[in-house]
Amino acid sequence: MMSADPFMTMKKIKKSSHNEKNQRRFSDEQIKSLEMMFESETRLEPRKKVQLARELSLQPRPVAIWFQNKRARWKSKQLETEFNILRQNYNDLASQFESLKKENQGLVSELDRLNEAIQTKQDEGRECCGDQTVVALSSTDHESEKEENTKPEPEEVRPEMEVYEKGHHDDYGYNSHIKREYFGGFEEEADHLMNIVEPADSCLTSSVDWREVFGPANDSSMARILAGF
Amino acid sequence: MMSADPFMTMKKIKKSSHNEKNQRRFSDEQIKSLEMMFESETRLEPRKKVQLARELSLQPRPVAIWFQNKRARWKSKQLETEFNILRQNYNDLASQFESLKKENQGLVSELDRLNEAIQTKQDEGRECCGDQTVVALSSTDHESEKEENTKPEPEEVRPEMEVYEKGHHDDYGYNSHIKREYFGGFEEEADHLMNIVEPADSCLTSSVDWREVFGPANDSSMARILAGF
DNA sequence: TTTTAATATAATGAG
DNA sequence: CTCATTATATTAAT
Repeated sequence: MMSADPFMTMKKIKKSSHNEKNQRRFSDEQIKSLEMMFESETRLEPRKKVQLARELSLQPRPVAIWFQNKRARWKSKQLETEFNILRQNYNDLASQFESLKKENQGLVSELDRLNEAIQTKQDEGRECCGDQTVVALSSTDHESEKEENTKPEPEEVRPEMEVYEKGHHDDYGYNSHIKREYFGGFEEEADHLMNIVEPADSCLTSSVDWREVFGPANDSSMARILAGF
Repeated sequence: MMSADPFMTMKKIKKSSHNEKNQRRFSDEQIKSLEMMFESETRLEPRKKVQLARELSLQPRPVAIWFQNKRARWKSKQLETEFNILRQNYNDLASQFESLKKENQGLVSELDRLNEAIQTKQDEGRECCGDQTVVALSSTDHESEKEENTKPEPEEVRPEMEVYEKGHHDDYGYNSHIKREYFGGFEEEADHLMNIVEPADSCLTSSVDWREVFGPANDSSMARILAGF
């Protein structure tokens, strides 16, 4: 990743004092030991700190600083990881939501069909058998029999004939929400995401237009995350 | 945020060379101007860079570096923002998913009821009107009449009597997924999230146990994010 | 009062 | 330029 002594090989050595006092980069072996130690313990006891420093021919101070910075770095990485996991979960859920919605539509169709058929049968039944009620699906039928299935939804179970017509489903805003999914799209999805928080105005109070930084088709981490990579 | 000259007020001034050569902190006014400029343009043209540097009595180089670092900082902040937005979207979607699932159950109940009623009517009908088919809900009826509603789901629309029974719904794994939602919970949610990526083993290859760093109930940014703050 | 963790920031070098 | 890294300074907490 980096050479052990890159300073002397550079052409412009502005301040040699840096090389004498400040070792700007740790050697590969030093990094390796530090990483190993970090894996076992993200925070060093003063005990092990001085010991590790001696082993690596470093002052305890740079070792401590390295651990501090390492923790900060690791935290940022975790955030990215969490984001990706969450995005994956969102996509999975959105996919299942779509399936469920389609299944729901199928159920509605089936219900319409049955209601229609029953209506027809009722008409036929009058011709055949007089005014005998063909099927008992009035509202009283619901409340008396199977209330335990749908008790928390008073507006969901409306036992009249037209309860589950198609127009009913968007009352919850399903369709509008499913549009903002994070399916492995690219810049468009990021757009949707940001438009939620920035309602199309150019308020830049510490909230600068992100497109200027992440410009489309660059490899910034944020763009990669949103794009699904 | 910081005083313009904090160095001389400190008791321990180890290296006065810092104060002479290295101006370790920009003054408040310099920061203010830089922030203002950053809000209008996240990247400086070389033209404006030298101009701004002259106004602030700085070399162009530190100004350029400040913008670079500022962009990096802003990007990290954006990641946090994106994460929160995504988490909110996930919760919204999960909530709607729950509603839709309940609605689905209501539809299933309704269908069961209708089917039952129709079955009863069929039996009654035989006594009343002989072997005349009461309602036409055979599979042939579906394909011939209303196929446009449910064409992409061959397994969804199964016109037999037992298609939409309760056992059918978990075939898609809805219930298992809805458990991992990010409703404004606390450490528990973070646990769920992490358990997806770390399948309970203690593999630490650059993936140290995050709890050692973020520990439960501390205020690290990741913990805050996951907790919904 | 001293030390340290966390954080923000300045600066450097590699790609 | 971006990105990762080293280092310093400040603040809060012990």
